[in-house]
This record gives sequence, structure tokens and C-alpha cells, in this order.
Amino acid sequence: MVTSEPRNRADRRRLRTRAALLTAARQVIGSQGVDATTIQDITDAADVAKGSFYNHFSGADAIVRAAVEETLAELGETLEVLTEPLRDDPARVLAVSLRHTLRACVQDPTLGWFILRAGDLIEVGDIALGAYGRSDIRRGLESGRFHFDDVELACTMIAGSVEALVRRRLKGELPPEAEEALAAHLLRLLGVPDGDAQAITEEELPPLGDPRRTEHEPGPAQTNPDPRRRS
Amino acid sequence: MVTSEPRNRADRRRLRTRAALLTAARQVIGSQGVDATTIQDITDAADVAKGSFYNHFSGADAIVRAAVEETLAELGETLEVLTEPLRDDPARVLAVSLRHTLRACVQDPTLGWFILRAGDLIEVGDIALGAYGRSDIRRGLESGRFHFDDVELACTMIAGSVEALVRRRLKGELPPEAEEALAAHLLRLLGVPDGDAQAITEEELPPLGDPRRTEHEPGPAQTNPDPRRRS
DNA sequence: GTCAAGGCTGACCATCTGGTCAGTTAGCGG
DNA sequence: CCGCTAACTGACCAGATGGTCAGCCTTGAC
Repeated sequence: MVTSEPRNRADRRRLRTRAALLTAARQVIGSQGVDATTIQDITDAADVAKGSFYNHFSGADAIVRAAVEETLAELGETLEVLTEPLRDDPARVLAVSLRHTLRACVQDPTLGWFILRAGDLIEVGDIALGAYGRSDIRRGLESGRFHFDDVELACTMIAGSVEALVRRRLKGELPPEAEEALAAHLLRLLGVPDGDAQAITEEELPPLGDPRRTEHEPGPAQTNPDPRRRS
Repeated sequence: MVTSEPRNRADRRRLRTRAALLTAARQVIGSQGVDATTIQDITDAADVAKGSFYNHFSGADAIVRAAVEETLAELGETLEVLTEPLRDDPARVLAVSLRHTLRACVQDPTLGWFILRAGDLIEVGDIALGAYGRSDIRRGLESGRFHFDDVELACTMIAGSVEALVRRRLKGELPPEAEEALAAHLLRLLGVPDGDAQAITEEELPPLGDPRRTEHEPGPAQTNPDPRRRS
């Protein structure tokens, strides 16, 4: 996002409204799920009149798509920056991608729940596979760093495990250590030697927040009220 | 289910209506998701008047709960029968539970999609853990058949992988062999020796259909039309 | 200070959905 | 054949939801 700095106050106002709607959408969808979310829920949470909504988005679908795209772009960018220096070791790339994604979702429950409940458009598991998606896994197999017979099955197991873990971490059913433990187990599953897997997943992870420009404030780690509603 | 045989024609009619509603509910929820399913969708699919719905269920929640309970009971019963003779080897119990659940969901897409889209009340992953849930895994750890440091993490990985696999199998993104392959990988993950895992997951699985009374017809393996709808 | 442009507002409308109920029909006992 | 009970039916109602629009307010140019 960040499309060419807003020139004047009017533009900034417009952007503020749009941002308020997107933030509200993420928040509401995160706590109720996409299907249960009405446009009024969003405008109420954004403290914006209903009519304004249609100045920015053509309907519910559009705002969901926009919110998802923004979220994906942000996470993807961060992962790319984070893993770029590690590209010569697929195992490290995967470990960092997994751990960063897990941590980001858990430390900002609004983000985590939004991804979990935003529908088919976005999946934590796929994000956690890293900026290069399954191509990183494929490279690892070709280079002999990984040993596994079926790329697709590997990706399925990784993605599924990640999603399940995020959900249970957000529900408070698993301790923080489970994140590193999961990453280590997944590396082992891919045939990375035990010691390596352990060592790699114990490496320091850069602190959260956009890794390049630190001007961006971290954003309060909101807690997420109870889910569901409606009938 | 099967609560004391229906005595007369009137009773049978009532049961038929109820069953039609439940079947319709499973079918509609499977293709649209719970939240997008209206009561009229269900009564239309069941070819029953709207008012009749409330003769049997107090509302949408009630029919979903009933459908879920029935489904869980049926699958649970089958798993129990299937694994009872294997109880002295937790690895075999788990393998059969996993494979049967996967197969049942994939061969009857209506069932599979229903479970995937019925909401938080039912999760394939938990079903696949077997009739005894995680207690089977725990037994395996205690008896030394499994080696893993964290039961909850193990269950999370298993449940997550299973759910992801069922979804992708139903979408046709993975070949049938992936089911056995997943089971084998999960056993290895739990520390079962490579050869054992391979052998156990290659054992014959009894044919589908209720393993005891074969009077029950198998039910046509309906295909499932495209999901989503609304907005 | 004045004015035009564009964003914001909330009342308003059409539609849909959950839920009700008076009336109809099927089945059973006599 | 008759009458009673219980299930079934579908028109109907109230509330919620998506989407529109005429008017208001903020901003920036002059």
C-alpha cells in the first residue's frame, strides 16, 4: 500500500476514512468471521456513516479483498526482507518464515483471527510457506537440503499444522514454545538432521515491526473478544 | 441414532421428514457453509414446507447441532468397531483411524464438505485422532510405541494436517495415495520406525459402509457442486 | 470572504430471513 | 365410515441488511 504520499488535507481525510474502514473490517471479521459480518458492523466500528462505505468500496466483497491484499502484501514484504539474506539455506528461509508468521499472528490477535476467519482468500499456512511459497521447498529438495517424496504433501502438512497451531495458540491452548517446537518438527519432517533443525529454530528472530523503516509504530497488540454471534 | 424402531406409519412419516431435513442440511451446509445457509435453503432442498422445519428443530443452531451429533456418533461408532481389535498397538489404532476418516470424507464429498464447513462444532482432525481421542496417543507415548515430547503439539499437527489434506483431496489437488502417505508420515513424526510406519499404513482397510450391519445401503457418493454464494 | 468540488451523512427503500399460526391433510382407533 | 390427534402447509409479519441519494460540511483556490 502506501500509494504515493497524500498531498493535501482532503486526501489525507479520504485516506483516513478508508483506513478506518479497513481496520474496522479486519477487526470485525476477525471476531465474527466474514459471513457473519455486515457492512453496518464495519461502519459502526469505523465510526463512519454507511453511505461513506460506498465511496470507498463497492460492497462487502471488495473491502474483504482489499483487506486481504493489504495484509498479504505487508506480510509478504516483511518475509522477503527477513529471508533475503538467508537464501542460500532453504531450511533457514523456511524456519524464519514459519516462526515470523506464527509470531506475527499470535502477538497481534486481531491480525491472526482476521487471517483465520477471512475465508478462502487468505490462509496462514500459505503465508508461512514464505515469500517464495512452495518454490523454496522445491529448491530445498533439489539442493538436497530437504528429503521428502512429495512437495504437495509436504506443503499440505506444513500449512495445515501452521493453521491449527495458530488457532490453538490464539485460544491460549498452547504455550509460546510450541511455535519454535513446531518449526523444528516441520524441518525434521522435511529431512533436516535433528541437530540442525534444533539449532536453526533457536536462532534469534529480529524484533517485530517493519524490519526496515522503524518510523511505523508497532500498533497495540489488541486482544480479541469472543468470536461468533448471529442466531 | 436409530432410537427404538418406528412403530407405525405416522411415526415413519415424521422420521422421514426429520431425516430429509437433516440430509438437506448436511448437503446445503456442505456446499455453502453454515453461515451462508438459511432455513429456507434447507427446507427447499428437503422439499418440505418452512413451517414443518419448526416441528422438528427450534432453529438453525438446533439442526446444525443435530446433524453434527449424528455425524460424530456414526463416525465414532465405526472407528470404535474398526480399532477395537487393534487396541494393543496404538500405532495401528491411529493409522486405521486416520485412514478411515480420510477415506470416508473423500469418498462421500457431501460428508467431507459438511464436516469442513459445519463450523467449530466438528473438526475432521479431531475425528481422525480416533474414537479415544488423544488418549490413544498418550497411551502410545507411555507404552514407548511413540516418541514425542508434547502430546498437544502432536495432536495439533495431526489434526491440522488431516484437515488440510481432506480439503485438498476434495478439491482434487492431491492424489488418493496422499492419504496413506500422510498416515505414514504422521506415524514417523510420532517416532514409529520407518519400516513399521510403511507396513502399518499399507495394511488392508475394511471396505466402507457400516462394518457390522450391511443392511444399510452405502449411499451414492454424491459429487459436490461449487461452494460459496451470497454477496 | 466566497465559491466549487468532493467527501461525508443518515434517512429511506426493496429485499430477504427467521419465526408464527390458522387452516389442511394423513393416519389411527373405534 | 367417523372423529380425533398430530404433522404438514404456506401466507404472513417484524426485523435486519444491502444499497441509494439529496443535502450538508470540509477543504482549497481565488
